[in-house]
Amino acid sequence: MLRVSKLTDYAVVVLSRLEAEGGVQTAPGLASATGLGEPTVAKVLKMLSQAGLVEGQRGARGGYRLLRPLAEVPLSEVIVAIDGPIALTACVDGGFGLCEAEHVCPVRGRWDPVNAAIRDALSGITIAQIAAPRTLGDAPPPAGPIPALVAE
Amino acid sequence: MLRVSKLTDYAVVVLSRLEAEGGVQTAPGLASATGLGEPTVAKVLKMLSQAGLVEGQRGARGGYRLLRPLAEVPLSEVIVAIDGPIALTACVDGGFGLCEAEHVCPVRGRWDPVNAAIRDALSGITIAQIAAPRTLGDAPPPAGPIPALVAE
DNA sequence: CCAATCCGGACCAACGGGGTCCGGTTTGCC
DNA sequence: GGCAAACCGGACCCCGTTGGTCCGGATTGG
Repeated sequence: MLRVSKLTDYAVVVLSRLEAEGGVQTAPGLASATGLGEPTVAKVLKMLSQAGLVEGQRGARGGYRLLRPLAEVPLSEVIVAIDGPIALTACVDGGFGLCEAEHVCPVRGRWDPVNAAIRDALSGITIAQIAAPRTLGDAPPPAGPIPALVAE
Repeated sequence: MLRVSKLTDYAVVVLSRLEAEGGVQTAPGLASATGLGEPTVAKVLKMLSQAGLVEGQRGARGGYRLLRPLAEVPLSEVIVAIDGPIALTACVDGGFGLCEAEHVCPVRGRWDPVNAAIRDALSGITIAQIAAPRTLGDAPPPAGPIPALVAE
């Protein structure tokens, strides 16, 4: 696999929509605009909020707004926000005393350059590059979930 | 997460051991040498065999042997062999008619450059770089499983 | 004061990975 | 010629994580 979680995919969609529309938008509004489930969108927004990518405004007439233009947000940041730190294996970079047999493990610490390479690759791509350049308001009646299905 | 499966990690360990020792080695032998479960090692070897990375020799005195030196095997190949094709999301590159709402999906086909970037990064690293340069025969009595545990 | 909205957490079902096992086939050795 | 060692291919089951939902509480505008 080596795949990111669906939530990350959703996050990109939501962020894209957030920038396309601009201003403050409510979670239910974004949900119906993207065709995703309302609680799911809320969850994604909450995570993005904690990561400092969006800001939530409470109370009536509240909603979420972008804190940075998507062109300044690297993909790696979104992945970290949703999926947690990027580390291909359980043995993360500086982790000691974690692996039960680290003194035996022949690949001890050897995954570090790999992780770094992935991080670099992901840092060089912004959400703006992934999000559709078109305003995506021209799409047919948005109904049904967005990206599902497995490709085996 | 964005992590590779444990099996992939095991594969690297097994391959490393395979090259360190050289020649033909049995699955049980590799299992006890690496400290991994015997059936698990067998499974990994089978997959690597199908991928053309190792060759299995049947019958008594059989075993597995490397088909290429690890310095010529990119990490991406092992990942593909174990985890399947590298595609961060379900919407793979040329896939059409897979996503239920691909005409609505605003990120349609936009993950392609991301996947390509990951593939590039992974193709530039060989197993030899990950596998320990030391012969790893000098390690203390190899007992217990190798790389487990989560890092949250 | 009320309604809309975010916030934080708990909760539950479904999918996939990890690990095991079994029968069959091939091949070297006694 | 038969036996044992080893690979091959598949089926199988258990556990963890992901994904999705829901609820009570806090906050703010009308």
